[in-house]
Amino acid sequence: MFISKSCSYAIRSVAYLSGNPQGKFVPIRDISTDLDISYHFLTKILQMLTAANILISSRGAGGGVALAREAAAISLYDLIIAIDGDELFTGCLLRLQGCGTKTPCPVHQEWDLARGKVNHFCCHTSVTELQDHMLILAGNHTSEL
Amino acid sequence: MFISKSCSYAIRSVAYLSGNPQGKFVPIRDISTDLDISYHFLTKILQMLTAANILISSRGAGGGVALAREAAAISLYDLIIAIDGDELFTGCLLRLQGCGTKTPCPVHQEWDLARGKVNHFCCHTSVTELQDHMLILAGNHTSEL
DNA sequence: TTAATTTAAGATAAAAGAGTCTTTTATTTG
DNA sequence: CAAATAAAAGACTCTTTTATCTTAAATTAA
Repeated sequence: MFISKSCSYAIRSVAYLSGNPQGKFVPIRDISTDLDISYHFLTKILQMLTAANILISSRGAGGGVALAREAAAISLYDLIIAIDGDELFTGCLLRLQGCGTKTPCPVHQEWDLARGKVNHFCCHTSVTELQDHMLILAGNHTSEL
Repeated sequence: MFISKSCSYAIRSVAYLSGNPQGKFVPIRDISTDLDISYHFLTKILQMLTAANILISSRGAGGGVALAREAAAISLYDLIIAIDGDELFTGCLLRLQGCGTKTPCPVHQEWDLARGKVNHFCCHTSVTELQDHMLILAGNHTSEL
């Protein structure tokens, strides 16, 4: 799998939030209910996004989470980095521990080239492209790939 | 992580085998010792490669595993499919269960384009490119990316 | 045929990821 | 201030992946 399940939840949540007026706090409970994601688990994931300054949060009545900036300025790359870290974009394809810039693995250079395409895609795909309505529905269906 | 740890072990093992005369059986014990991978765990992984007709195996004295065909005819793609399955090459980027050809997710089409580069790379990188000596060493070093 | 070798297969355990539950802290409203 | 609301934080459980250990089956050699 390319991204973790947690990361998938984060992406869907942010897409969901982009359907609301910017700056308006939405309770995590609402998101978890509508997207059918465990509330407490989602809370932890969204905390990571808050720590990464992708969301802002507010406690107490009328509180919740909201996008820290406009949806168009939040990329898939930002979300993946915040939840899964940068291994996907910088790590060795073959998971060789000794592989690095000093002692690259046999496919290090060429892999970087191929991965560049993925990298570019993730950087240039913003939350705006992730139509929230579709993402909400998609989570409840069974696979039919 | 792009590939699983098991898959990494499989790739390193096949690269190791490519350094031996083709058709010569090498005991899994030797591979596990030289690559510093748990013997019993590696046995199971290599069984998957045998089941996928990438390796052939022989029990008893003088037995072991060997490449089922020349190294140049075994691609990274073959190995990843055999161990991790095809999710990496066909699954939804966002891990949306409803995403498929019928009801694609918002980024389905474009992701397929970006992934195509990775796909091409994996298909056109054979075990020959994975210099075994380097792979052996790489497993014992600590990360310095 | 007996012993040694080596893959195959099964059970079990440890680690990591995913998910649940409870308590605490902060904020708003009445 | 008191009560309700909602994020933050911690402990705990379940599942999957990774790893270990034991036994069985097959092959070779003496």
